[in-house]
Amino acid sequence: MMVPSSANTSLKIACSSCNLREICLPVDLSGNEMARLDELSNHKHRFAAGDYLYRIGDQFKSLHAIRSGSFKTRVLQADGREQVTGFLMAGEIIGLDAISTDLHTCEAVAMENSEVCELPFAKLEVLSREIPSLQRHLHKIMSREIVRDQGIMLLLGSMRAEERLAAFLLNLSQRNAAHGLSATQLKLRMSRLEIGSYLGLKLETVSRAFSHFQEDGLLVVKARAVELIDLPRLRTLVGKS
Amino acid sequence: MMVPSSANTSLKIACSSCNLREICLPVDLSGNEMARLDELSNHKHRFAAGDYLYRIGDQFKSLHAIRSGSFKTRVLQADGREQVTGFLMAGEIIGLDAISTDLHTCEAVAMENSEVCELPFAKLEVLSREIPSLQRHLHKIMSREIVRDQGIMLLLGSMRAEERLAAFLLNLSQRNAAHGLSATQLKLRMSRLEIGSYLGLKLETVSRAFSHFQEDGLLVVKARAVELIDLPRLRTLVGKS
DNA sequence: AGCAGGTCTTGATATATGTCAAAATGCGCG
DNA sequence: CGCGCATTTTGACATATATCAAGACCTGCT
Repeated sequence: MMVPSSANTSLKIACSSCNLREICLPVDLSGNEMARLDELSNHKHRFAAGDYLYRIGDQFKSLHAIRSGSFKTRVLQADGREQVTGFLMAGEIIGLDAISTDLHTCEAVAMENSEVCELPFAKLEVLSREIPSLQRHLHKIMSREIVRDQGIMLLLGSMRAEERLAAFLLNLSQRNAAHGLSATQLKLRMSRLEIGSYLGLKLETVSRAFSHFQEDGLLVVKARAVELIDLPRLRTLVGKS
Repeated sequence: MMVPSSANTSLKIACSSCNLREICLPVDLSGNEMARLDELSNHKHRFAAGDYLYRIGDQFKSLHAIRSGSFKTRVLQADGREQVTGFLMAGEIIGLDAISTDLHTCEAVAMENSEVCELPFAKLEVLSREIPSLQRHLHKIMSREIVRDQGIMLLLGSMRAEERLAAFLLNLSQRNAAHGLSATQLKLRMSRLEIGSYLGLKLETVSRAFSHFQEDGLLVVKARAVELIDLPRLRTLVGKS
């Protein structure tokens, strides 16, 4: 794994006292089990915007829980084309793809200054054998990722450009709200190019869709600051009508 | 779960004597552990073409291993649009999406007469706590599904029609070969409409791509019988150039 | 074997999105 | 604070794929 020098500051930090506990690993544990969980993740790493958390082909050793900031993941084709496969934020677990072959199959790049907790996977497996609720939770995290991916396939395979953007914005809104942030005031961490890659569109198409939404009074957009004005109509747009 | 009457024939069957063992659950087990695994999957169910293995919203209790035949999985949008998310064949595990919420988020339909082994998930979790290599394998199966989904996102998000079809055919070819079948003689189980849904294309586009490939000497197609003539050139088409 | 219904192919045309280009805007850095 | 570069917006045009439509082809059933 590529860990830039700025990331060498590693701090001991306890899951039991983490304010993301309810989002990240919300398992119901006894005091003793919680103490064992604290042994699991003993290191926190820092990343600056543009730093790689891991690259394609890197050896897999640990999952990572995002403590602050955000990352994008992407896969590459031999001819250089890339596809952004996800935008991850605080409380989310990153690196599940690599369990399959012990090698990372996508790469993860910080989109801003970010911190992650390292979760050594071998330890996590031992612990989840001993703590059924942790085992259950690990399974749910992986399954949730599969469900998320299915949703993106639906989006890429059968939605039109504006439907895709609406779905994307509603998803961001919902995740923002889940963190106690505004459901309507969004600060985009990613460029039009990156949004386009994620949604299978060109950046110009993304930009035009934003402009069109604004003309229609669905939102107000100023570069990366977006205010969602009409959530219900955005929802009908994505076919949940 | 919806189990049609024809499926009520359930047979006791042992993993230890199953000829798909190397594909399905290739874990390295002691004799004692193998005996325990045999307790896991005690029932086999039959399905005819068009039967549902499960529907969206069904309660989740078991994963299923496909013993023979094939299934398609699909997700639906409220307005009726559908997206085929996968074509599964013998040895593959189906139902991983439902672990997340204990409800199925996609539906699975048999594409021909098929048999599945039921794997009660609660038992699987107990067993995988006791048998580390089984735990590891379960994790790998789930991660592999995530990797597969990433590949489809890449396909849907950044490949053109003919590249998508080439990638699809090469994937079928490879899986056929993994089962000891021909890598070049393919008998498609799915219609052009279903292929189109999977690849984010209309059936006419799929049909035209087939015709074009045939004109170019890449393959010979006659309805659902496809013979791949030029595998290397098909590979260059999907951008592995 | 022959018919019927579904599936597949092919053609003509429409359209959503991509491409190319230029101007406007925002933002980090000195 | 303002310069300069990257990002975003907008326009004109190109094109890949969708749509609509007709005919051909399988395949299963009587």
